[in-house]
Amino acid sequence: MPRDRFRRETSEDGGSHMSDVRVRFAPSPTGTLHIGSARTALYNFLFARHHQGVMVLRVEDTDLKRSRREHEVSIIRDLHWLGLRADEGPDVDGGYGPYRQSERTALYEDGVQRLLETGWAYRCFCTQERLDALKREQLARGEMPKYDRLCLNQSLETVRARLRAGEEATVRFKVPAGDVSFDDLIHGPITFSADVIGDFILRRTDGGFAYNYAVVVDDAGMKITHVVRGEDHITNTARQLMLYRALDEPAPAYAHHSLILGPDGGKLSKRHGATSIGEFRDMGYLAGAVVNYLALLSWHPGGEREKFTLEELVAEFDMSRVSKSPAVFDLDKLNWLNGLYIREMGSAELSEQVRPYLHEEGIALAEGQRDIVSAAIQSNLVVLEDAPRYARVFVEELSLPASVHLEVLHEEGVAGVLALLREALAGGGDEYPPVEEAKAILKQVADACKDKGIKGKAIYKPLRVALTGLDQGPELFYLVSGLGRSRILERLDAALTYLDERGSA
RNA sequence: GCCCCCAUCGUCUAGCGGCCUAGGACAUCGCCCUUUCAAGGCGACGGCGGGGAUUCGAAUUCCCCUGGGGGCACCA
Repeated sequence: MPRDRFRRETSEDGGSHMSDVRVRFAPSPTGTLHIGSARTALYNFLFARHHQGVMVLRVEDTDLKRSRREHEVSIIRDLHWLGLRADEGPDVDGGYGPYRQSERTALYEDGVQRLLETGWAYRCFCTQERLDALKREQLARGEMPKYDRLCLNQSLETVRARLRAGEEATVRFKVPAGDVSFDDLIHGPITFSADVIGDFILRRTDGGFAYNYAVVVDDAGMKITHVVRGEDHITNTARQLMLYRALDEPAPAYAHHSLILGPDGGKLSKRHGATSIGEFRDMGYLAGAVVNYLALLSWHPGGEREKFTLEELVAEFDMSRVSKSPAVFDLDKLNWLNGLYIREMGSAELSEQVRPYLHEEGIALAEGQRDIVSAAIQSNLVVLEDAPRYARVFVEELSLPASVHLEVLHEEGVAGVLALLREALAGGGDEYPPVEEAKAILKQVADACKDKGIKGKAIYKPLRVALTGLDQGPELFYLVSGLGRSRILERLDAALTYLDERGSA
C-alpha cells in the first residue's frame, strides 16, 4: 500500500516536483498559545517544511467579543520562540491576505451571494425560540437535533417581502443528500451520511459568518493544499467538503491528529497544571525540548532515537506515522528531555540562560563565578527555574554555629584538614580559581591527609560543612572554585576558631 | 440519544500475518560509580481490553462487545 497518498503532482510544470504544499495554522486570538495548539502548529510546520512548502498563519478572529490583538501578538511570539515561524501571516504578507478573518468579510459576503444565487443557500427567518423548541422536541424523541427546513421552499417574493418588512434572517446552507467521504492522511477513509447534518448557518442575523463557512472560503482563497488540525474538527470536515463542492473549489487533503489528554484521561486543562507555552517558557523549559517532546507525543519515526532537533524532525516527519490514538501529556518525560537539553548546553550558554532566574531571586554572581556556578548546578536542573535553589549556596552568607551539621566538625583531626586547605589557598591566586586548579588544590589536601591517615569522607564531609554549613551540595571542587578564595578563607578561619574555642572550653 | 474517531507495559511508542519468549523511552525499584545531591552505567518490574471469525500461523485481517475521546449551536 502506497504511503505517499498525499503526493500531488503539479501538472502545470509537468509534475517535475512535489506540488507546492501550503498548510495553515489558524488560531483564535482568544487566549495564549496552548500546548495542544502548539502541537498542531508544529505538525503543520513539520509537514510544510518537509515538503518544502509554505505555512500560513491565519488569525480566526470571527468572534470579535473574545478576540484581542494582544493575544494574536503573544501567540506569534510563542510560535517564534518555538522556532515555528510562518511564511505568511498578518505580520508577513505572502500575497494571499488579508490574514485576519475580521478583514475578510467582503470575501465571505461574495461567497454567500454566490451560494444564494446558485441555490445552495437560502434565507431562514426562524426565531431562536422556534429553533430551541424544535431541538427540544427532537431530543425528546431521541432524534438527532437538526433544522427541519421550514424556510427552504419559500418563494422569492415571500423572501423579499419579509426582508423588506425588516425581518431578521440567517443564510443557511442547503445540505445535499448522500454520503460525504474523504481520505484522511492519518485516519484513512472516513465517511459521513448527510442525513445527520442539518442545514447549517452560513451568515448569522448579525451579519457575522459561521466558522465552518469562513474556513472554507479562506482555505480555498489561500490555496491551502493540506489541512492539518485536531480531531475535534473531524466532523466539521463533512460540512466543509460540501461547501467546497457548492463553491466549485478543489478541496484540500485533510490530516486530523489526535488530541492531548491529561493524566486522568480527560481533556488536558488548567487543572492538570501548566498548559500554555508561555507558562512552560517562564518556568525555564527550553524551546528545543518542548518541540522535541510535542513531536514525539503521537509521532515517532521508528527506531530508538528520542532526541531530535527541529531540523531533524523536519527531515524525518511523515504524516502517515502520526498516531491515531489520543496521547496523555506526560510531564515526567518532558522534564527528562528538558534536563537532557540543559545538560548538553555549554556552561557559558547555561550562564546566560540561567541569569534572569537567578536575578529574580536576588542572586547576583560575580563575573568570574558565573560559568563555574552554572557548571556546578547543571546536572541538577530539570528546568531553569530550579537554578536559584542550587546556586544559592555560592552567594549565601554562612553562620556556622547555626548549621545543623556542626557535629561533623567534632570528629578527630578535622582542624588539621581545614588547616591544610587554608594553607593551600593562602598562597593567593585568582579569587575564583579554575576548576582544574581547585581539583589540584583538593588533591594536594587529600594527599597530605593521607599521610596522616585521614581519607575519604573524613576529609570531604568536614570541608563541606565548614564551607557551606550543609551536608550536601555541588561537588567540592566546584565550591572551592566558585565560592571565592577570600570567602573560603574566612569560613575556614571561622570554623577553626569555633573548634579552637570548643576545644579550650 | 444520534454520528464520528480510537484501543500494545502506569505514560509516549515500535510492531503493518511467521523475525514476538512483543522492542525502545519516561516513570518506579535495585545494584554500580561516587565525599554528598544530582548526573551517568547496569539490571529488574511491567503490556497486546474481552469474545468470536479467517488462517498452517494473528498484537497485526474481519465482526461483535466493552472502554475512552470527539462532535451534534445564530462558538471557534
